[in-house]
Amino acid sequence: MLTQSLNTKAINTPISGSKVAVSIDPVADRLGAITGHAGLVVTEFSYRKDEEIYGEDEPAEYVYQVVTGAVRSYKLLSDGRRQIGAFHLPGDVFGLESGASHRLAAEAIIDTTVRLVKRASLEKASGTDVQVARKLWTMTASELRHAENHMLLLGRKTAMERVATFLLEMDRRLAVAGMMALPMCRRDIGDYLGLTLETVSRALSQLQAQGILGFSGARQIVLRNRQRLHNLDA
Amino acid sequence: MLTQSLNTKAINTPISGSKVAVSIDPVADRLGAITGHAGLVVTEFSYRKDEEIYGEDEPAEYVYQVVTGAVRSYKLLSDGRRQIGAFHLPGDVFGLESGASHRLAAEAIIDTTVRLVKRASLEKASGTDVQVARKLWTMTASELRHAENHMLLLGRKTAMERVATFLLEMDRRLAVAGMMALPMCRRDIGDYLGLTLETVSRALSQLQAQGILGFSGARQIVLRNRQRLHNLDA
DNA sequence: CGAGACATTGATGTCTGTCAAGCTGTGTGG
DNA sequence: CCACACAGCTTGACAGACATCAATGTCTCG
Repeated sequence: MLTQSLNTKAINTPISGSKVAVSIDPVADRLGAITGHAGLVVTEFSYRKDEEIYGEDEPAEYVYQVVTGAVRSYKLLSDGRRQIGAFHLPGDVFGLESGASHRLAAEAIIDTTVRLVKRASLEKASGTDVQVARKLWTMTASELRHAENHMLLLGRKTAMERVATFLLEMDRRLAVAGMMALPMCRRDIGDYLGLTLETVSRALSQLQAQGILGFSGARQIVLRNRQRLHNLDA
Repeated sequence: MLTQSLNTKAINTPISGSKVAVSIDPVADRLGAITGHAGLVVTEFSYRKDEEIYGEDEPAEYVYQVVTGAVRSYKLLSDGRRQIGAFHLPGDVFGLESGASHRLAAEAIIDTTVRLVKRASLEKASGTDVQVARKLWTMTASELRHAENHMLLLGRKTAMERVATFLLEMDRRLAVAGMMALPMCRRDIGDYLGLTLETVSRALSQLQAQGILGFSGARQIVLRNRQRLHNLDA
C-alpha cells in the first residue's frame, strides 16, 4: 500500500474490471452526451455493497455514472458523524470535480456497476469542444441546485417534512409501477436527512398508520397519497 | 407594475444606477477574469439595506459581484421559515445560474454596491472563449463546495460547532486587523446556521465568557483564540 | 437625547436524540 | 425445504439540546 502512489492508484478493489471500451446508449444518457462527441474511452467497473469508490480528498481521477445499483456521497466529522449529500441512482453522474480532489467520499450502497471516464480526458475535451464544457458546467450546476434545496431541508424542515421530501424525491427518481424499492437502509436515510434512523422509522410508521403509504418489506414502499405527502412537506 | 414584463424588468429599485461601463481591476478580480477577456459591458448598481436584488425563481438576467456591502442568498418555506445559503461579501460573485432562473432570492444586508453583467453576454462569450466557459464552471463548483460543507454543518453539527464554524469563516473572509465587523444581524446568522437568533446569541455569549472572543458592540468581534475555536468546531 | 431596532438573558416547553428491548425478514446451511 | 442466525427495523421510555415565549438591556441613528 505504501508503495502505491496516489497518482497511479488503482480503482478501488473492484469485483470485476472490464477495461474494454463500451458503447454508450445515446438516448437520455448524460455521460453519453459528453463522450459521444469526444470519443473518450469509457470503462465499466463494479463495486460490492459498502465498498468505497473513492475517499474524501482523494485525487479526482475519474468521473462516474451509475449503470446499475446505488451510491452514497458523504462527508464525515472526526467523531464519525456522517452527512450524506446525495444518493446516486442509475443514470446519475457523480464524482465530477472542477478541482483536483473529491470533496465527498463515495460508497456503493448495494452491488453497483458504473461507467467511468478519466477526468483528464474530459478536461481536455472541454478545451476544444464547447458543448462538453457547457455540459460539465450544467451538471455541476444541477448538483448545486440539489444541494441548495437540501440545505433548506436540513436547516429548516421538521423530521416529518424531511421524510416526506425524501419519499417524494425517491418516488420521482426510482418508482416503477407505482412502487419504489429503496436501496438504502434507515441509517443512510437518516444521515441524508440529518436525523437518526429511529426518527426516520417513526415517521415512516406514522405515514403508514395514516394510510399515506404502504410497505411490503421495509424497503418496498407504495405511496398511496402523494397529495397528502406534499402537504406534509412544508 | 403589471405592465412591466419580466423580460424587460428593470433592476430592482436601485438607489443610483450608473449605466456607464466601468473599468475592472484585473488583479484578483473574479468577475474581471471573465470580463477582461470578452470586453463585456459591466455596470454598477446600488441597493439599500434589506432591498431585494432578485427573487427566487425570477429570470436570471444578470450576474453580480459585490463591490461594497454584503448580500444574503436564501430560500423560504411557505410559512416564512428561511434558510440563508450564503453570504456574499466584497469580491464575491453571486446570481450566476446555468439555468434560466435564480434558485435563491438575494437581498442587500446593508447598503451595497454591485457590478453586474448580462447573463446572456457571458453565455455568448463562453461559446467562443474556453477560458470564460471554464471560469463559469469553476465558480459554480466553488459554490457547490461551500454548499456541501454547509450541508454537513446543518445536518450534523451542534449549535456551538455551527457558531464556531461561522466565526472562523467570517474571520477568514472579512477580518481586518484581527477584527471583524459583521454586516448581518443575529437572525441572519441563525437563518444561515439553521438555529434561532437566541441560540446564536447564547453561543456567542458563552464564547465571550470563555475568553475565546471579545466584543466591541454586538457586531464587532475579535477572535482571541482561534485554536480553541477550531477545537469547538468538530 | 430619545426612540426603536437589535441583542441578551431567563424560564419553560418540545421535538428529536439516546438507550434499550424486541421483532422481522432475508439469506444460508443442514 | 425448513430453521436458524443476524442484520436491519420498529417501538418504547427517557433525556437533553435547542426552540419558544417573555422581559430587559443596549446601541445606533435620526
